[in-house]
Parts: sequence; structure tokens; C-alpha cells
Amino acid sequence: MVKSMTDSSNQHSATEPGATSMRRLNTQKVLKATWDRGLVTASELIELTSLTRATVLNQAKELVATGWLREAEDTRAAGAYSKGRPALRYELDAAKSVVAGIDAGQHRISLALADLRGKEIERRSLSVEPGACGEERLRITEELLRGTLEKHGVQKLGALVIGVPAPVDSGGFSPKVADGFWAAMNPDWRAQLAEYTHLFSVENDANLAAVAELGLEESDSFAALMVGERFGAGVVIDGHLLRGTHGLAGEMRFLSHVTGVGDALGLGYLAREQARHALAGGAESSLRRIPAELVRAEDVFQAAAQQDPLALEILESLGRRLAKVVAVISGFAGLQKVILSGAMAGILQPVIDIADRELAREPELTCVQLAVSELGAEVALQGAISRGIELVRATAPFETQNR
Amino acid sequence: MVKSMTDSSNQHSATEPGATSMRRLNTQKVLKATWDRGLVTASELIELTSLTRATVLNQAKELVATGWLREAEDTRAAGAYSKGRPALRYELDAAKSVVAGIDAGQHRISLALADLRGKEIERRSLSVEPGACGEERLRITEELLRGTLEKHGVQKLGALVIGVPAPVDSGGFSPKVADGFWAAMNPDWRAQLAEYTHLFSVENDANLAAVAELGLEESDSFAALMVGERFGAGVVIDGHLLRGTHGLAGEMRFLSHVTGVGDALGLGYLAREQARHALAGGAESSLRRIPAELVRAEDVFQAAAQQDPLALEILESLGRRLAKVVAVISGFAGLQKVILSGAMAGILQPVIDIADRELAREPELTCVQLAVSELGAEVALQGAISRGIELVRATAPFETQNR
DNA sequence: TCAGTAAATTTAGCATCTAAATAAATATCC
DNA sequence: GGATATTTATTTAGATGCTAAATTTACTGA
Repeated sequence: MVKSMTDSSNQHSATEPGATSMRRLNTQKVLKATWDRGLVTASELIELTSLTRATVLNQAKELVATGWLREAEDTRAAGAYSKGRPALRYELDAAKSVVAGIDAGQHRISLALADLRGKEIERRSLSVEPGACGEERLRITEELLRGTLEKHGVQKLGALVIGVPAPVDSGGFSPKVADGFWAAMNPDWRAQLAEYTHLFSVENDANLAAVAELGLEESDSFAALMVGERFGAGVVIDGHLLRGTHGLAGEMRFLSHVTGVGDALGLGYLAREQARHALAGGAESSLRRIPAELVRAEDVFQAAAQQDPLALEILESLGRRLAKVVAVISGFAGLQKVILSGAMAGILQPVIDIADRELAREPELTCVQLAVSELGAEVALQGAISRGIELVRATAPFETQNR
Repeated sequence: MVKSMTDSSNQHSATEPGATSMRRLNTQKVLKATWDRGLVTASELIELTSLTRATVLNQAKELVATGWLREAEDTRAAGAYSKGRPALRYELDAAKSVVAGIDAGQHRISLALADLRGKEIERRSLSVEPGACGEERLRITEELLRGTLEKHGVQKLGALVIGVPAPVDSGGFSPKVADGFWAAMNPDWRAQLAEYTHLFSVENDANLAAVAELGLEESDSFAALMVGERFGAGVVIDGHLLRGTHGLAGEMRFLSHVTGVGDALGLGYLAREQARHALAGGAESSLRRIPAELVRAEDVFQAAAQQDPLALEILESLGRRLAKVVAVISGFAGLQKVILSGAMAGILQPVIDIADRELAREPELTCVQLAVSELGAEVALQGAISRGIELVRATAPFETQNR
């Protein structure tokens, strides 16, 4: 019989030896275990991954070769050792493992440096003029970043994530709108800062806050609500962070249609402005001791704590406003919880109490819980770090292929 | 040296031979290709999966053994054959491959039978008293289902999905609320119908409509808005269908807080009731020729097409209402598109035109597109079928493991 | 009946895993 | 200090499931 060479042509040669895909799975297991644990012996990896010793050591060797892991043969040095042959130990490679998060707020730009397990290395911040233009913000931010990296001898970051008070689409851009506020808050960060990092991302600050909360929350449908100068929400539903077209999910301009609300101005802004306005109008209040132009939101809350009538009245209106906002967003999105975030969160409890009272008047409509973030004023920063770690993680060998 | 039997104990015996995971991947490839294509020869599978012939035949053999595929050696019978050894052909096993979708609406209960590739086998429906209780609905539905299954000789369904006009949580339950409407719409389907199917699911009807649209839409952030008796939305953001706590995502009760709207009553309901009310109040209109209690929404739209002033006035108010609703939900969720669904969708264009005009007055607030569903009055039914297929698919060998 | 063709089947080789046996590095006890 | 126990690394054998190539089978058509 004649040799049929046609046959081989229909065997449709595949690109690679097939077994690679399993290989990837196991590489991942080992890397992930090391990531979660920090510093592990091969034996611990065997325990954690349910793989054979041979496999674990093989994968680890390869991960060391690719630069993901580092060998650290100090079994003795670390006290936790008794008898027998000293164990090999592995940890994440330090060079890959520094990420930075930046919260580029309207009044202040903050930066945090952390390792891939989320341990913070440094945090610092600078004030900005609230009206500063995009270029000015770029300049200050770069200064802040360069200084910090130099101090710690970091050549290049694993990832850099920037949070801004503007909607951001999946490409990092904000919608172009007449007033130019969003444009000033979200200038071309990439052009200025890309050289400092391997991976780069711009995100909405409320979304970053939501990411941070996601790490703590047991509920999987909630919003992180920024309530300072303007309302803004990072919305997580069924465990997914929503982005929406042009990044507009969680934008609050629709509040113009809500009865008794009318705009997206934040509780901090209103506390301050209502107080100033009332004082200018001659209202009686203990706040009079402060010059009207210098009254801050905090002062109003403090005065309310002292039973000052004007301050109490203001808080009452804020509470009603908050209740409305929460009722609408939780009603539509099916939120279990709304977490108040941002710089003011710490002092908001009195307003929450009022809002709770209001919400209780329509029990059919709302089964949502109101809470204050436990992550402090700089939630967004923490979210940025988390997101940065996530970004690095996504570049880990083959991980994306299995999503 | 002494034989160390202790060693084997630290090898932490893994459960299975490791190569299975890749096996799974390839099994999946073959199954998926067959699913998508319908009836394939091994050679086609080689082409589609980029696997070797040996592998494909092996996997196919196994899938036949597990009951997923069926061999169909009619290469000759099907005309498309020329020379050479006749090819083996495979297709999905028919026994596994019938799914049913039911749209259990307030006025009508519809049913569709389809195969796993979505090809409809039969569709039928029955009317119900709008006020019928849960038991009555169960009875009618079972009758409808049993009859259809008997006719086609189907013993047991691969999956059965029921759409109801009520929020449904991931367990299939609706929140318990005083008025009992949701309870009547979502009785204990499972107890009554589980015997007819392997997989069972209850879903909100608007969510099912959204699932159906998801198959056609190029946008990945949109809502399917039901506008008949009450508003209700199935919301897809970033390609994910939202459910929310207790299935409340897309619930419209929050409309009570929206200026100029005030409740979640649908366009169909309002067209009808406003017309009846106006006629009862003595308004002048061509609708007078119909007894007030028999005026339907359709009549109002028809009259408006004839320039009847009362009807035009009603449509104007509906258009403004729709614009409000759309502005709020798209504003908060970042929707690119809102698709009007349900029985009335076909005649709504005049209302959409008015809504578009209203939306254009605030271009900064809204960049959302309004459209009518192209899937006809029974979108939910189609969504139910899709969902059913998805459910069966999820039980396919190992597919879930790689998500 | 005998090429010709297209497909299935068999075979060899390879990669990567587990499991088991063996070797190495250290601690402890005498 | 040397034997022994202990812990770990390394090597080896066996299994699985893939690709690639060779071989066999089943049919068509002149």
C-alpha cells in the first residue's frame, strides 16, 4: 500500500505539546500559595497545594527562573526550626513586589507604597489648591512619587493605581463635559507617570473605596458612598464592581430628579455652606465665634454635639437628604448595605441616626443598612493598593488563561 | 541505610492523577464544538478544536459513554458526502436536550419548548385571571406543561425556567411583603413542577428579558425595561446581569422618590387608567365610542395616531414619565441603552419620541439610547430558554471548574 | 477489480504528574 | 565524636493523555 502523506496534513498540527495547560494550573497553585503565605518551605507548599514534593520543587524552581520567586535558605536563621535537613524556603521576589496607590483628591494628594501582600511600606501626602489645574496636579504627584521611590530605592513599581474624583472608563479616560472639572481631576497621568511603573491604571476614587471595602465586607451587594464635597458611589453588586459606560456607574448627577435632593452636593459641602449662609443671614448660633468664611463642616458637627440649634437643624436636613439618596440607590440596585466613606465618615454618626429614622418610616421600601467605613479617611488609597496587587497578580504566569 | 517509610507519609497523597485537569479542558472543547455546530464529523471537530484526531475520537467516545453525545453514522444519508471512508458523526444527545421556558405573567402564562441550541420546538399559552391566586397559577401551568411534554413524548426536561413578575433571589424566593402580590406571582413552583425536569429555576421576568437581549446586544451595559402594568428592569452592567440582595436589583419602587413620577405604575396601566378617568370626568375624545370600562391602552395609542387631543395629552405625560425613569436609572448605573420590553413594546414609538425630546433637554445628564426590543412581546420566554440552556451547559463535564 | 480517497486505528515518543525508593543534611544522645 | 533519628531533597519507575506519524479500513468510481 502506498504511503499516504495526505493524512498528516489533516492532523492539523497544534501549537504546543498539550500538557502545558495542566502545568500552568500547578505553577499557579504554587505561586498563589507562596503569595498568600509570604515565606514558605517546600513542605508547606506540599501541604497547601496538595501536590507532590517533586512537582512543588519543580514548579518553584521554574518560578525562581522566571523571577517570580526567590530562594531564601535561612531555615536555621529563622528560629522556627528543629531537626533534620534544612528546608528550602521561597518568597515573592522583592523586585517585582512594590506597588503604589495614589489618591489624587481635590484638596490633597496621598500616596501609599506597599508590598504584594498588602503590607504598607510608606504613606505620605501633600496639599493642593482645590482649584489647581491638571498640569499642577501632575507636577505635585510626580514629585511625591519620585521622592518616595528614591527614599526606598525602588527602581520601578510593579503597579501604580491612581484614584480620582471623576468617572473613569475602562481606558482610563473621563467623559468630556463643559465645566472641565473632571478633566482637571483626570489629566494625562499615564504620559507623566508611566516611566515609574510596569502596570498603570486610573480609577474613580469611590470605586477604589468599594474595592477596599470588598476585602472586608461579608455582604456582596453594597455601595461605598463618598459624601464629602459631592456624592459619588462605588457600587458592588453580586460581588462585581460596576463600571458602566464611560465609567458612569455610581455617578450621582441623577439626584437632580430626586424629590427633596435636587443636586449631588455632598454632606460636607452642605454642612459648611448652609452654616455660612445662615450665619450671613443673621442666624443665632454658637458658631458665631468663628468667622463665617472659616466655618468648616467639622465645626457644625461639633456644635450639634453641643445642642446648637442651627447646627442641629442643618444635620437634620443632611440626614433627610442622606436617607433619600440611600433609599433611591439601594432600592434600584438591591443593595444590602451602604458604607459611608471619605474624610468625613468618622463624624457622620449623628447624620446616620437621622437617616435611619427616616428610612424606618418606609420599611417596605428599604431594607438597607447604613454604616460608616472602618477603613478611615484614606479608604481610596487602600483600594488603590488592592487594585495594584490585583493588576500584578493578573500578570502572573497563566492566571488570566483560566479566568 | 534504613528504609525510611516515614517519607511516604509526607508526600501528602493527592486525590487523583494530575493529568485529568487537561483532560477536562479537551473534553470541554469537543463538547462545546459539538454544541455550537449541532452535527459534526470527527474531522470537523479536529478543525474546530485544534486537537489531534486521536484525541478528538477519544473524547467523543467518552462523551458518548457519559451520555452527552450520540453517534450518528449517517454520512451517506446526509447528502454532503463524496468519497473515502465514511466519517463518524456526533450530535448532542436528544434525551438531554429539551428545555422549557415559562413566562408566568399576570394575565397570561406562556410556555416554549426548545432544544439545546435554542431552536424552538413549540410555543403555547393560556390566559389567567389577573387576580388568580398562586395555587390557581400552579394548576394552570402544570396543565400547560404536561400537555406539551406529552405531545412531544418528552419524559423529563433538561431544564425548566420560570419567569415571574416579582423580584426573585438566588434561591428562587421573593421577598415577603404585605400586599401578597409577589407571593401570588411566585408560589412554590418547585414543589409542583420539579418532577418534570432535571434542573429548575425561577427568575424575575425582566431579568429574563435582559438575558434574551444580552444575546443580541452589542452594548454591555443596558437595561431591559418592562413598561406594561408596572415598571421593572433587568439590568446588565459590564456584561453581568445584576441580581442584588433578595433579587431586588431593577426593582422600581424607588420611583416614589422621583419628581414627577411618584410610583412604579407602568405605561400600559396609566394609558388605560388615565383615559378611563378622563372619560369619566367628561373629557372630549374619540375614545368615547368605547365604553369607559373597556378602553385599553392600545385604544389610546390608536386614538393618538388619529390626533385625538386627549390621547395625545396622555402620551405626552407618559413620555415625560419615561424620560424621568430612564434618566434616573441610566444616570446611576451608567447604562448605554434602555430597551423597552414586554407586550406593549411594539406600539411605544410615539412615547419614545417624546421621551427622547425630553432627554435631549439635559444632554449633560444623559447619553443613553432608548430603543424598542426587537424580540417581540415574549422576550421573557426567550430569555427563559437561554437561561435553561445555560443551566444545562453548566452541568456539562467540568465546565464549572474552569470559571 | 483495482486504484484513489478519506477516514479510523495503531504505534511511538514526549511531557508531567504521582508514588516510592534513595540520598543528603542536620540535631540529639551517648 | 560517632551512631541514630529526623527532616528534607533527589532520583527512579509507572501512569496518563497528549501529538505525530504510520498503518489499516471502508468506501467510490472507472
